[in-house]
Amino acid sequence: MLGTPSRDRRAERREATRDEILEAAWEQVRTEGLGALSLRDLARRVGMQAPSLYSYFDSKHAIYDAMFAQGAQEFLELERALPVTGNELRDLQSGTRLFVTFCTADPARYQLLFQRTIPGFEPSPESYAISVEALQIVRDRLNEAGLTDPRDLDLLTAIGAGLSAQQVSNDPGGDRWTRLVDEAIEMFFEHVSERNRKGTRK
Amino acid sequence: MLGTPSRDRRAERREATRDEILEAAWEQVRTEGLGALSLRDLARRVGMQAPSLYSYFDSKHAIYDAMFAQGAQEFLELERALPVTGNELRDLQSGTRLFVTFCTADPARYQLLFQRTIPGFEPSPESYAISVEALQIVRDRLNEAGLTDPRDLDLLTAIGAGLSAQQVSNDPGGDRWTRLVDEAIEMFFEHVSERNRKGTRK
DNA sequence: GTCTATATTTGGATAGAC
DNA sequence: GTCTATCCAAATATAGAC
Repeated sequence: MLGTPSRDRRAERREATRDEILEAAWEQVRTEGLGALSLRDLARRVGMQAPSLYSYFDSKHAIYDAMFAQGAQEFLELERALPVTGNELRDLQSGTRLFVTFCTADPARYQLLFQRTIPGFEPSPESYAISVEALQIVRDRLNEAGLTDPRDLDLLTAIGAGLSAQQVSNDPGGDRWTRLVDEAIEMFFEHVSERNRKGTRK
Repeated sequence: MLGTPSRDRRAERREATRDEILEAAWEQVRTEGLGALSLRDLARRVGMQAPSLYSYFDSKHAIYDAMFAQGAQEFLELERALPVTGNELRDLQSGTRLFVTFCTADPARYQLLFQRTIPGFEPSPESYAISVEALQIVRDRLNEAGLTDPRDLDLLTAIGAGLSAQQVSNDPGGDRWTRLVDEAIEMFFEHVSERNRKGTRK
């Protein structure tokens, strides 16, 4: 009898083409805007006719979903690779810098992952789980710094989200808000430290 | 000779119809999403055929622009009406609460005014000027509190934007982030106060 | 797996009668 | 100012040949 091949060359090629399509989709949304993804243009970019895309994705939303998963995966891996020094303030700063840099480096990706802007689209549970896992890393890091109140995490993410949002919307390509990361996190850190020292919370 | 009427009833009616169209447009974007505004549907909502809208607006973008102006005007008037107590911290808190409440009360409006999400649309200079004027009020208020560094304004707006963004994206209709406004502003206020007391800035 | 052809819907916008 | 009729372009998606 014939054995099962250890590599499925067909599946590999299929996966490669999927990636190629997704890469072209990223190019398109970066230049035209996230909401301006069109299957015609996308197909042309990869040298196909539009219907051929349906061999790889069930729908346009499925493409958005795969992009969401890719973006979340990128962020998750960046989070995992972030070196930790043990200096709690410095680590919070570098973590937030990572987040803000990630957001501002690709506004379309930021929009897809962190804003709800495409009518009718929401990520599949599997794709969403990746971003949840990335947030869990931040939560763990915060816990290790002694900040276990869920509200601290919410405040921290709000700071990161706000700096990113302002940077992307009002000074794209600049550093008017990104340069405030270290100060903002110092502000946050001293605030929660002081509160924990007093042992009270309003 | 006939005198010029003191009221132009035709112009008044026209303005009323314009407002009616805009109100229907707001309804549509609130339910379908900001990017899902369609002239056909919009016309049907006001009992017209689509081409008739062109008697009132030159294009779809012109409708978005008028909506932008309306939203900015609403916010400007809310800012102007905000009572000021003289207690700097309390005033900053109520101002930020105003902003976050405004944003979360109508996510589509928030998206139109404060995010860049519609491909190809940007507000006209006249419409944009209204939002600039609103920001100027915040700047003045900050200056009166002794915070004259432009970076302080940027940090403050980032906090407001971040709380709003997180609230809208991750807990729509809830208060998981809006309830953090007072604490966040206290954090901000103590941070800048402390810095000014020391008289240094990194 | 990719194509052509096409269905179907929808979009914004214009022309011209009334 | 509003309508009908229409244009033109684009959209997603499907059917079926090769």
